[in-house]
Order: sequence, then structure tokens, then C-alpha cells
Amino acid sequence: MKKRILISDIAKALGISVTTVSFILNDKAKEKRISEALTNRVLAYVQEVGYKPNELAKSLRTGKTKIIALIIEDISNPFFANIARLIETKAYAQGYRIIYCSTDNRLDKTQELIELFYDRQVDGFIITPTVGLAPTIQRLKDHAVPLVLFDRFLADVQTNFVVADNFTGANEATTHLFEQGFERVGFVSLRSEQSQMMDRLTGYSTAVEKQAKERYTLEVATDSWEQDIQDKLADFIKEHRIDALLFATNYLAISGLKAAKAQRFKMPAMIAYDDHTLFEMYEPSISVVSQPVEEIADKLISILLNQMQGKSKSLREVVLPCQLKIRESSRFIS
Amino acid sequence: MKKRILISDIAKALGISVTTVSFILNDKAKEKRISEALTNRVLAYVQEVGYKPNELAKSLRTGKTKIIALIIEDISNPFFANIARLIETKAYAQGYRIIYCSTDNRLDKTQELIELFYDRQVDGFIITPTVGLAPTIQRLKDHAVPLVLFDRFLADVQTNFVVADNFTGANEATTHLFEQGFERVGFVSLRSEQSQMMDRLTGYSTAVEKQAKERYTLEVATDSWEQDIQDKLADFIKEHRIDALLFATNYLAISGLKAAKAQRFKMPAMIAYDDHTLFEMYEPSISVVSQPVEEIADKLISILLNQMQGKSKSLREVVLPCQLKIRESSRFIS
DNA sequence: GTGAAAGCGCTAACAC
DNA sequence: GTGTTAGCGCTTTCAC
Repeated sequence: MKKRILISDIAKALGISVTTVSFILNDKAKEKRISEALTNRVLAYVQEVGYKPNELAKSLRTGKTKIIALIIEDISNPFFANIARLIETKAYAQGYRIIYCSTDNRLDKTQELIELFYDRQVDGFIITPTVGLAPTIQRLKDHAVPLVLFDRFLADVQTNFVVADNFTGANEATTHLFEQGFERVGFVSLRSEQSQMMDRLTGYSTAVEKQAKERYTLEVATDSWEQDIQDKLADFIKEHRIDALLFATNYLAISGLKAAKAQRFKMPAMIAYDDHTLFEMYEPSISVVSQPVEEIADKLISILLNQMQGKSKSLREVVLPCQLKIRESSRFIS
Repeated sequence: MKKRILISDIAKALGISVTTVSFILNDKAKEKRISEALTNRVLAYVQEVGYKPNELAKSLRTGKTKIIALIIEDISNPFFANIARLIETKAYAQGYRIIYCSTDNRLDKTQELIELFYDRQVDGFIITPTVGLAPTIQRLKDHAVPLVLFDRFLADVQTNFVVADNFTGANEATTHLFEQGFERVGFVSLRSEQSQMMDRLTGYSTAVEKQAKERYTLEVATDSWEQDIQDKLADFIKEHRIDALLFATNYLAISGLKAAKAQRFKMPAMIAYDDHTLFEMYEPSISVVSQPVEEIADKLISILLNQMQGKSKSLREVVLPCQLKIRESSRFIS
């Protein structure tokens, strides 16, 4: 292993002190009124030997790592992967890097991850919280760690968050189905206390009540087997003679499509939550409630950066509108 | 911000020295023959006050960060997102965390990212290299930085790598199409010198020659607009009266399906490279050459860990077989 | 304008 | 067995 060149090497080679080199390297040359000649000489030499400071030592000294922790449900879910991509690009432009981990929505794992990254002195957190995470988040807040939640928020602790307007999203989707002429509109969701799931459920229920129709809901356990989900779905549809369905997540909708294909029944009309290449291309194309991914990523980064730079101490609770993309799967065919 | 508790605080509170605490915390208690009573007292106190060492300081001192840099083409591509997920899980189990960045296959960005993470003292690299990256990789090698490439390798520099057997994958897919009875089998690929693209092309060409048929290839520029790709594809199919197609990547195949949908022509028989939920669910379901993602991730991590732990200095060049999943889209219908 | 030196929090060689 | 202390490589105060 070739030895890395150090700031002291530079100083020695140029016959000046470490301080001077450090000042010049940290753009404090004029502030400290170091001669332009020397400044240029140092810069040229640094360039020549390709010196790069050890960021670790720098971080230890400054307390800043320029790293943001992204603690996310599942990086392989396209919805999260897309957000991750956007966040990464925006953070990168500001000189920040992203360290990520998937939580699988497991509380213990999430807590552990947060502790871990906290010990690593990350500068800020972007988190999709699990139920029960409030105490952990509160602790971060106590330590004045910049953080912002997304996709869902926690009722028990006040924090910055960026979520979609899930109530309205689900409400409009449901209403659209009724307006198309469907009568028995079901809702398939996760058995979860997560805010986004609750809001979607309430959105659906409110729409059903407004239309004075019957509610049909199926809640799937988060740790169900794929096969189990498919069976439950098939039963649910048949038993209640459902003629239209709203799915609370993209993967539930995909399970639904798989069930229909495997068990050879005709999928009723449907709308999915969160867009996916599959929905766009499927025959018939699947209507979706789509979250504004780009804006979510934008807000997340800007809120976090503001906080990290100490610009704003006020709480930011951002709720962004969803977009109902009507495609073929929600068309009424009498 | 509540002050973090330090190892010196522990020592002071217990009236012992930092060394002792450090030894105990680093499992060197018996090695240094520290009394069990003291060991337990320290452990209990550490537990009680919730002391956590500053990992940054630890890293600076030990030179180990327990962080692996994942430098990948595009985290939002399901193929890479899936691998990322698997790598993450396996690394996590070994106490390593992942820091990632997407390169978009741009040389300058990739170089910059590698430098950056190198300066951050990551313990190892997993990289999908771009063309022209050899000098940078060589430099890492000179500095004895553990690294392993994947998805493609570089001819100009010897390194560990894990790739799929792209030649055979493409060859078998092409042969399968001919055996089905198709006559005019085209190949759609990226205009790129990347090894995996070249191998897929050679695999196709060799199969065509063996069958003594005509070659029809379309190479799309990597920075093309989606619309442009679709137009080119439509023209290509019509002009050569293609009756079956092999796509070199999943997104090219998706562009093909989109083109067919938008421009209302019938997609010829086809096989895509890399599986995708869409291909499984599409009507007709799309045959694919699927890479063994799980094994790739396994090999990557085990090779990298071995290297990081200094266990093996020998070069590991792993080529894993692809699996041809025959579905409906490659069926011959006369 | 420039340099010496203190420390960021930790590990581990060395001393006793 | 336990403590003292010298760094890891950097930034920054303070002195000149």
C-alpha cells in the first residue's frame, strides 16, 4: 500500500507550516491574508502531488461528515428506489453523500440502524419510520440531529415530514370508481398502523360513506407469504362479488394481478397506489394514484439541508397532492 | 445538543483508566487478564449510561471504517436495486454498511465518486465500471484497496470480478429463437464497449452464424431519448421484417414494448435480458435471460470480505451462468 | 502573515 | 492487571 500523502508532507516539502497549508486549502487564504504567491505555490504543489485530505480526520475535527443516512423501507421497491435516486442526485450536487439501509418495516432493525448511523456521526437522517419508532426519533430530536420523515409520519412525536395527501388520493380514486358506475368497490391494504395506510383507508371509507355504499376491506398481514396474499385476494373478490378494487400499495396490486393470472379469474376494475412500469404497460393499463416522487425528493433534501445549515428551526410538515392517473383498468364496461 | 458521553467519562466515573475501559469494550478483557468483576462492572455501567463509542474516532485510529462503497450504474434500475438489496443484507450481517452512488455510466462521475469514497477511507469497493475506468481502478489496486467489479469487467486491468456468462446467455436465447422456427432474428443493444454488451453481441452473432442466417443489429446510443429509441426500434423491425428480437437490456425491451403500444404495431417474438416484474406479468409473458442475482451478490460480498480480511490475495474472476426463462413471447406461432 | 500546539475521541504499545 | 501516553490527520486558537 503506497503511503498516502499528508498535509504535513506538503508543509515540509514547501518549508512552511501545516497551519498555512490548511488555511489555504480551506479557502481562508485571504481572510488570513496569506500572500497570493504562496497561496498559488501551495495550490500548485497540492495539485501536482495529488494530495487529498483524509476526510475522516477532517470529520473528527469538524464534527461534520457530509453524509446523510437514508433509512428506507426497501430499496428494491421501485417507489423507494426512484426516490433514493432523486435524493442521491440532489444531495450529491450539494456535496453530500448517501448511506442507505433497508428496514423491512421492522422496528428493531430500524432502531439499530439509526443508532448505528448516529454513532457514525452522519449529518442528517431521512427516514421512513416504522410504528413504534417515536421514542427513538424523540432521542434524535433531543440531540438536535437534523432529520425528516417521509412516506408516513408519527403521531407521537413532532418532526419534519414530507408525505403525500393519502386521504385525498384514496378518496378520489374510490370516488372515481363509483362515478364510473361500479357498485361493490373493495379496498385491499396492509394490516398496519402506519399513517399512510390509515389515511388511505380513511380516504376510501369516507368516499364509500358519501356514496352510501357498502365497505369491503381486506387487510393483509405485512409478513404474509405471496401465495397466501393471492389466495386471500381471490377469496375476497369472489366472496363479496367485488366489481372494483383499490389497492393500497403497488406490490399488493401486483399480487392481485398475479393471483388473477395464476387462478385464472378475471380481475375486476382496479386502481393501484404508486405507479410502476408494469401498470403503464399492462393490458389493460392500470389506473394509479401516483405520488409526486420528484417533489417529495426535492422537499426532503431542501428541508434537511436547511436544518443542517441551521437556517430554519421551525417544523416543516409538508403534504403533497397525489395525482390520479386514469387508465384502462378503471373503465366501466357494462 | 446533549453532550455525548465519552470513554473518558466512563473511566472517570468508575475511577479507572481509559485503557482498561477500551480493552474491555474491545473484547480484550481476558487477553489482558482484567478481572471479571471489573469487566462486569464496566459493562454494566456502559449499558446503564448508554455509552456508544464515536465510530469516527475509532476509524481514524484503526484505519477501518466498516463501510463498503457500492458504485453502481443506476440504483433505480430493478436489476441493480435488487442486487443492492441483497448486498446490503449480506454486508449488514457481517457488520458492514453500504454507501452507494449511481454513475449513469459516466466516466467522469465514476472517477470522482471513487476518489471521494477513497478519501472517506471506505474499506472496500463494489463497482460497475464504465469504459475508460481502468487507470482509476489500477490506482486503487496500487494502493491495495479491496475491490471487486461486477456486471462487466475491464480488459486493461486485472481485478476481481463477478459477471454473468453473457456470451452463453445471448447465444442460447438466440438459438432458442431459431429453433422455434424464426428466421429473421434481430438484436437490439446499446452502443457501448462495455464487456457485457460486447459478449451479448458476440453470443448473438455466433448463434446466427451457426444457423447460417442473416444478422440484424440495432445499436442505440446510451444517451438517446426514450422517444428516439422507440422510433428507431419501430423502423428497424419494419425495415428488416424482423420476426424475433433479442434485447440486450431490460429497459431496451421495455422501450420496445412501449413503442409497439404507442405506434400500434405488433411486437415480434422477443426475449429480454434481465428479468423484471413486467416481463412476468405482461400479456404475452416475456421470455428472458435472467442473471443469478442472488449468487452474484453472494460472490461479490464473499470475495470482498476475503480480500478485506486479507485472507486471499489471489484474483477471483467469477463467471456465473444465466438462465433462459422461456415464456410466451418466444413461442412460434405459424 | 505565519507557526506552534492543543485537541477531536479513540486504540494500543509500553511501562509498572 | 492497570495506567500513561503517543499518536491517527486534521482544524483552529493564540501567540508572535
